[in-house]
Amino acid sequence: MTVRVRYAPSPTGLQHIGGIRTALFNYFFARAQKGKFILRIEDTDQERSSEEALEDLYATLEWLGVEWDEGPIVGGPHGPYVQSERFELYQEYAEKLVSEGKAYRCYCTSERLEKLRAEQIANKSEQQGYDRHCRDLTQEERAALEQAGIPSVIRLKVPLEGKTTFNDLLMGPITRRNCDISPDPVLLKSDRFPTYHLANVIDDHMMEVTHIMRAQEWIPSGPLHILLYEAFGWETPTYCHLPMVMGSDGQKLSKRHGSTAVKDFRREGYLPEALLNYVSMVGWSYDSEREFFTKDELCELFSLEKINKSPGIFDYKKLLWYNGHYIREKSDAELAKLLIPYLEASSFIKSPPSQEEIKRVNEIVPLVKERLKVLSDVTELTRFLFEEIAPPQVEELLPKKQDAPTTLKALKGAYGYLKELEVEGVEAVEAKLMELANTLEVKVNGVFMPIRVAVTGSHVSPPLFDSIRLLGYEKAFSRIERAINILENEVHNE
RNA sequence: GUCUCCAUCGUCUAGUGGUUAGGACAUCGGGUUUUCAUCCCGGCAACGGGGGUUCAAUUCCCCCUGGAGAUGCCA
Repeated sequence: MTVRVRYAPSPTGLQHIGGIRTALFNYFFARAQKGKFILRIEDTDQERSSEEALEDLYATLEWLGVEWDEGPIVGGPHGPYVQSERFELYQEYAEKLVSEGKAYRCYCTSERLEKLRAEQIANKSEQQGYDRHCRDLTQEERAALEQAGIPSVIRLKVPLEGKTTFNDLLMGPITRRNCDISPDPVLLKSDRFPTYHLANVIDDHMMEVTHIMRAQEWIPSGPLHILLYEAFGWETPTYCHLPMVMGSDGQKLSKRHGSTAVKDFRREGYLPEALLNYVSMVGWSYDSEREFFTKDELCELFSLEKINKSPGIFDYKKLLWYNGHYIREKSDAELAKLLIPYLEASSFIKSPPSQEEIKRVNEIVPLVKERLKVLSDVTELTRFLFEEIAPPQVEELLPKKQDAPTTLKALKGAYGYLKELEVEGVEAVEAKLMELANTLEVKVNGVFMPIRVAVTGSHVSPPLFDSIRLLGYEKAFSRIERAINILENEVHNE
């Protein structure tokens, strides 16, 4: 039997870390087993589903390089793969359960249910949830309510006694007494759309899904779904509940922990390789040695046995580390292409950039490559090359434990040598600056730092000679002259 | 409240009935370097508690504790 798995998101928000982790595990499992990966859109919540969310889903999967074998856009033998387009099917199956006495119509208003719930919470009642008010209405009562045109929902008649068990691939057997299962959950809402429980079971069966891999938050409704399969007389699929992804405080990962939308990570300049690799390591590991995996490698090596049981905390710092690694792995040409949009957004270069600008970006790449954690870091790292910098403060120009007169001497002396840079070459000038430091009896840094601050406006920058070259000698020299003036003023005023 | 699940360094994890409990991130220290970063070397750091089973438990069982999730006409 070939493996068939699915990712079935509801398009009610941007794709987030937890969602794509589930998508990825399903996808890797399908590929590793030479099975099929199905995408299904669960848009049964008419209120919250949005076109924007759907577009975000497609964009995210494409960015990650996750392609589906069956689903919207590509089609397949069990379509449609969008639940709102399968509307009639759910009516049919829900009615079937009603006519067989396995489900019933409930006429309770949401006001009544809300009041009921509020009371249960206030009384700390042992019985939480629906009170099965409509479960045993007589024929006459039902007829009267129908006559009066009272809207209804369809609820599952959960057995009052006995217990239900399903076998989870990871957890082992999970059992719940039927009286503990959600009391008669709604299957068909008053707008006639199915709830998750109904649609999910029908579709997984119709689409011949063999393994249901979803987050552990679904464990409690596992037995309920089994009841549904049994009510329909269908064979149950294999379940595998994936460990959840948590925030740093151990709670379910959410916006308050930081970015969770894939879109946000993408905008900040995370690479799909890095996000995919890191996310896959939360809840799964290959062995104790290996931490880097490409998508193709995971498609080959992924296995259910190595999934962890316990929830994992999403570590933003480790993701950053992965991202830096993958940035450094890029060729200069590839990285330049990735960086250009960020430089455009900062108005450092035109959009689209000129040939000259592209050439310059290519020269900049090797200087910033090993300094980038995310692509957007390029802005602050290279700002001094594209924009005028504020005149440095005296304190900024002074290296640690070095006074203004000495620093002025160093900078002036250095400037004399730097002037010859184009003719003499980097090595010769470098040697002379070292010698200068020696003569002035200061550390090498005592000569280099003032130049760096003068040229880049910061103590932190790409390598100095490269920075000067890329900035252009004229501009660099005028910035040094300005710094010399600042120091001279300082020295004379004392 | 009730139900279900989980439990190795701060974090992600490897692992075994007998190990100096291994790796990675983070952190700290050192080296390379004109700064930062990269890179290299090293340090700190874990089997939640209590009972069993056993010659021996981090490992198997039970209880407790702690954490999480579910308890919707959301998924």
